Amino acid sequence: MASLEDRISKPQKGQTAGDAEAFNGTNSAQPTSAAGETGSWPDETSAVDTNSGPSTVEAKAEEEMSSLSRAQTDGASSEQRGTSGIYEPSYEVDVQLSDLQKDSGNPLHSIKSFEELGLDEKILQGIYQMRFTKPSKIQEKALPLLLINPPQNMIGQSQSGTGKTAAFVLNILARLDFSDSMVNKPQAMVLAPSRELARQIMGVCQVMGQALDRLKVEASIPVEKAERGKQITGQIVVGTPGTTMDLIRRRQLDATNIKILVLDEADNMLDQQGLGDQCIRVKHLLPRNVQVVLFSATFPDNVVEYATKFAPSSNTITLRHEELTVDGIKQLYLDCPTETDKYDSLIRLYGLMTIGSSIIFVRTRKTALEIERRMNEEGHTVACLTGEFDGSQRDVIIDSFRCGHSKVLIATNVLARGIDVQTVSLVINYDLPDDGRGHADPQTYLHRIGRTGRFGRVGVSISLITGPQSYQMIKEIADYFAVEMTSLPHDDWDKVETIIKKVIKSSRASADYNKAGKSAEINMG
DNA sequence: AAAAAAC
Repeated sequence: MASLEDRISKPQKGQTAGDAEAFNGTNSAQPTSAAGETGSWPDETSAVDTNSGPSTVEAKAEEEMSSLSRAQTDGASSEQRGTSGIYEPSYEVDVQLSDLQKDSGNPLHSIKSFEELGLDEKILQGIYQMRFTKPSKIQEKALPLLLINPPQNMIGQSQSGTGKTAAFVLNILARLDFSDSMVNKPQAMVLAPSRELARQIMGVCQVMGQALDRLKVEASIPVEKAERGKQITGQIVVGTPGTTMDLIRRRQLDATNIKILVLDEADNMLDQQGLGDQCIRVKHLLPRNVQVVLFSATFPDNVVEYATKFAPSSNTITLRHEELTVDGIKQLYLDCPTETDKYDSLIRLYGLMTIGSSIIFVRTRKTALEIERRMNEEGHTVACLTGEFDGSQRDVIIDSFRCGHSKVLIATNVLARGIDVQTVSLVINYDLPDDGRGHADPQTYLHRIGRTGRFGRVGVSISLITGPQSYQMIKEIADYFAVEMTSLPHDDWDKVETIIKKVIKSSRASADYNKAGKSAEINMG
């Protein structure tokens, strides 16, 4: 925890405005590889071999590459870089007002600057501290609706890395009461699906609220026995549902003054077996008129109705699912003949590339441990994070990964959502996320690959598949998001190198005009 | 299957 406080107190320069979801100040830029920047990649024209009788795999790859390039070009013309520094594709959000809001006669307006919101000067300072200059699209639409009085519920959807966290944190900060009688009372509650995400959100609250000298942000996540029993007095409580519920029941957390409840990754919170029940129970322990705010990048059809019940009469901001994928993340897959070839391919991929940081997602804790052991035995330094470790271990592992001390992390879905480590330039799906019934889980896939390519940085995701079922799954995902997937051959590593190189090169165009531009970190080893 | 639980 000491290192957590330490980092929060020393935000560093050079953050993009989009760092809203960042655990700020943790991610010092890694040294940019000279090789990468000076074009160590072989020249595109010579690298792409088109006249040596391409195999069907090659032909397919070529075909996919060219459509990928087209998409890239088309995208570039419509993309815009606002002064916010957030790299946002042009997309349309659909804003649906509650009847409540429509009846109020307030015209829907979207703000063009944070200054228009009439926020306290100290909160504006927090915004500047985050290096925001201009609101992102979700912030521009959501903030005026969040800040309306009397408060109204909201269901908000936006792509990963577009500043959802900052939006709900601003609303919280704007509504806190620091008067003597209220200063020690919890007033806002944020719930997240993992310990790691809760800690990250805490960090954002601290950075954005650092000019508010009476602000206290507290965690409600499992702590060691010796630490238990303490009364919660922070105005903002950020935690996971189980512990939060316990704290309320034990009267260590006085919920009677809570006026805002935020569920981050709300679809996951409400959908998941067990989690959903906990969230409902927590909500029932809060005052009736609490402002309920649900945010996520995904709201699959089956949870929309549920979400609407949880946050009745909400103003909603939604996206079509074709608009959910981030152009900056290049999506590749590698078809392996057998399950055991997946491991060999993984090692080959790491032999091929040196990377900033990367996350390898697997299906089970057991696989995570196995791959960690094997890779470490073979001299690759990797770490592993799953829910089976205790809290303090998990804190050490994630903090080490955040600061770049460890660069390769093997994880289960515990880290699929929300985690923002900006140096992550590669995500590997060692196993594709599934729905437990043999089908793909497109939402989890999207959240996983969203751990890279944040804020316009270069990001690559590679999914390892084997057999017809996983081929079907990758197809389901591609169809769901209407996105191109580039196939990599399993038996021609020169070709793999060529394709990855070309993909990164096409990404670099967008990276070049990203102000931060520090993440073109994928180079051939 | 994983996650979330100081029960």
